[in-house]
Amino acid sequence: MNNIIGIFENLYQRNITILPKTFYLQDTFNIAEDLLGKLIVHYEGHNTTAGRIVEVEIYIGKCDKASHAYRFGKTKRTMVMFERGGLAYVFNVHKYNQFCVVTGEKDHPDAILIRAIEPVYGVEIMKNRRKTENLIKLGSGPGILCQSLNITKKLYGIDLASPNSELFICDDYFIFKKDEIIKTKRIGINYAQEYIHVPWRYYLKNSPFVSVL
DNA sequence: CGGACGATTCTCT
DNA sequence: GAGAATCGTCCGG
Repeated sequence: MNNIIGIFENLYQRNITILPKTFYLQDTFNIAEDLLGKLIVHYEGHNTTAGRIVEVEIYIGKCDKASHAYRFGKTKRTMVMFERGGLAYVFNVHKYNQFCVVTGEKDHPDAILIRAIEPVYGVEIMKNRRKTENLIKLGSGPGILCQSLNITKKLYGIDLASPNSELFICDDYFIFKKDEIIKTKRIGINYAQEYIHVPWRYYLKNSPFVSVL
């Protein structure tokens, strides 16, 4: 194997399957459930890091008053959400980066925010980046996980389904039961009126790595 | 070009 | 659990 996926598979010593482009064109709520337990990999040679997704939030472009696509329309920042699913939306809030997976067909600007990961690979590198030994503090928050995985705006628009992308999402056959998915209201969107209380935050029950309990 | 503010985090209490 | 830090975006002049 000569591509980045193959190189990572050797490093990781476990079989993986990259999520294909078609995965990101399904219904956004289904994608959100299926992203839980999957692995985000940032390939950077000796600084490669990876984490398991344990918490996500859904943002529906057409109607959702919390969604950047709904609030601002197509701007330089939000543009990528209007492309086809499978691309990375990296943006800034306060001084921190956050990372979303774009879903749906072109001009269907849904996105799924990755809110928490469990550190899985390159943990020492993550500790150095975050300047802490505490594993919980390597993944429990959308800005925090971007620091750990070194996700910056250089990765804006990158194709998460390409076997040669330095940022991709894959399946490593992590097993959990559907009834371990908890659905609650989203965090930090108190301006979103009737969408404040919709249960569009999904996380894995009993995971110590989620951002807020 | 300036003002307002946020898909947050950290550091106290 | 409250308050400050702090800066990129967006929008109105």
